[in-house]
Amino acid sequence: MIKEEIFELVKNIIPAGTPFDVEFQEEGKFGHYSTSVAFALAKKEKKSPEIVAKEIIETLQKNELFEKIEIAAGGFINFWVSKKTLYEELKDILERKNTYGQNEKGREKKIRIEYVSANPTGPIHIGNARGGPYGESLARVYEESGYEVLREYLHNDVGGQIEKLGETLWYWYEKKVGRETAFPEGGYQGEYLEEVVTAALKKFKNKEDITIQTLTKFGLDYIFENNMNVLRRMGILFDLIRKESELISSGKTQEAIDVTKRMGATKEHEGALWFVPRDEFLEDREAVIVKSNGKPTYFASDIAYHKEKFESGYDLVIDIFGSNHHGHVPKLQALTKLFHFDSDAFKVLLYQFVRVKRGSEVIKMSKRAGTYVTAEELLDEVGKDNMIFSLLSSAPTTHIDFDLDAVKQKSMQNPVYYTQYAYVRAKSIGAKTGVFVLNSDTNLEFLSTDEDLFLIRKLAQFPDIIDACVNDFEVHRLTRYATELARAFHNFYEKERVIGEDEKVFQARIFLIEAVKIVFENLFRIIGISTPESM
RNA sequence: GCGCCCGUAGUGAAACGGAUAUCAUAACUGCCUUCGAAGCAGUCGUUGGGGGUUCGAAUCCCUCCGGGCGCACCA
Repeated sequence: MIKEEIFELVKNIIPAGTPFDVEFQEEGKFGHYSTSVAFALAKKEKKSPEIVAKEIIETLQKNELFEKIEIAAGGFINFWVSKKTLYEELKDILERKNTYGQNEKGREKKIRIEYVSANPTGPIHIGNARGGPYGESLARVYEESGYEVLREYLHNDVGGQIEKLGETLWYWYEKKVGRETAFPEGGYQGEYLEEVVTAALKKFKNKEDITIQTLTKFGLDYIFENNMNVLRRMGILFDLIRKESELISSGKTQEAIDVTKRMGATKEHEGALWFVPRDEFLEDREAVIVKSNGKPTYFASDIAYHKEKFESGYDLVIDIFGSNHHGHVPKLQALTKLFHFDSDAFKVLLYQFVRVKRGSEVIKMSKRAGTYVTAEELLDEVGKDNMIFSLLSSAPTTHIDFDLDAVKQKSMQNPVYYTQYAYVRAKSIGAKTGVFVLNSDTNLEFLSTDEDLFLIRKLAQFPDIIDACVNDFEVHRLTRYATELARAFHNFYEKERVIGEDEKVFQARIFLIEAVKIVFENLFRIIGISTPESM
């Protein structure tokens, strides 16, 4: 982590608590890395940025990490790292192979991440499919940083929506056996549930076994299994599936209600029990936890679930939800106080829904109306790599519009192909040259052209990208970096050769190619896309 | 009405208060007798409007305009 080394060096010679960053410089004209720390410091110390920058440089200049350090534009400090540093980093890649990029920052630390937790009454649709790759990549990035990660999913298998599901399934069943029946009010439209009933009829040999209860149970399991299959196709597997029904049957929901009451965070109003966090919390954070009919609401189980999360001894708890749940967030945050959990160690990350258009017409994602495009359809249409890469290319806060009509034709324009093609090219060279082993005769100094050196610089950025993702949860850096690395390699490929070069250069370049393959493989694994042999 | 999020080249996006706002794609012009042209080189083109904060604003604040979402004894 060259960036981090520089960061630490600077940090040690400036007053503690000064916020600053070291930036990778793509073009190199402002150095390989740079920092604007002198500006911030100048303000504090009431000196000119240039003088502050000079003071910093004087201490750093001796370090053999650098080839050159300069001050520019009145206070920016630009660092050029030495070739030796780059060759060392390249060796590190070749030695560490599939562990290159990993760090130990999360050693002995545990985090749990809840993501997807899809509506159990129908297929995962493209609107919330974004949470899958997002959560999964985040989980992987944490693993790369040495954390022990628990991937979890809440299955909302009780409540009014399940009753509606049952009623709708029953409607289709009656229809299939020729009984006169009306579509239930508030039932789920669309053909999907009819398919579920068809599957149920195949399974139940005896008609007497079919009741609204058995049908509901069958439907829930069937839909859940299908959703898990789709997630598996996207490379997503959970360690823990928490069922709301289990929270209730085990008494945990009731226990959570009791504790909340005892903590004085409830009030009775018109026969119902309300969650009323005290202190600075606003009124709109109030919510019913026990209805006047005595039944707990979903939120009661959510209190139980989060109580469990907070008391499980984990260092960090992350929830990833679609932005339509944002009203829920303050209530959950209020729970950290209730259960004495460090509120900084609980993060709720929201992503905006993906909108789908057909031409200029926006398709509303409604399970109730049956108008949605499923994640599975999109997977079939554009393929896993394309879909994941697209969904991970933008910050979770951006509102993505997918144009269904354009998606297929456009799939070939996806940068994922640009990226994978670079990998295939590298792989193709490697296949021709065979494998070489790094030894004392290897002289990497023959990697000396601008293209050689930039490629190494770019490869060396990889661990810093991983680290940055962990710090701010912005995993879309990964796809960004992938296209940048691909670009660096395509450029190299165009201008330089491996096979046919002078023996010494040839030898050194083989190792460079090998390093490119290693970094792409590690990167693709974290993003969740394949490493194709050919395209 | 109140609250949360978003407006960046034709299109999709990046930029944690920093330097000449990047990247991909589209369009146009070139480049296949040497490791794969799904590539490379070049051209074209961008911060919704208006105020403010400061050495410096796409980024922070105010306001207007446009879009998404949420404001249940649903989950």
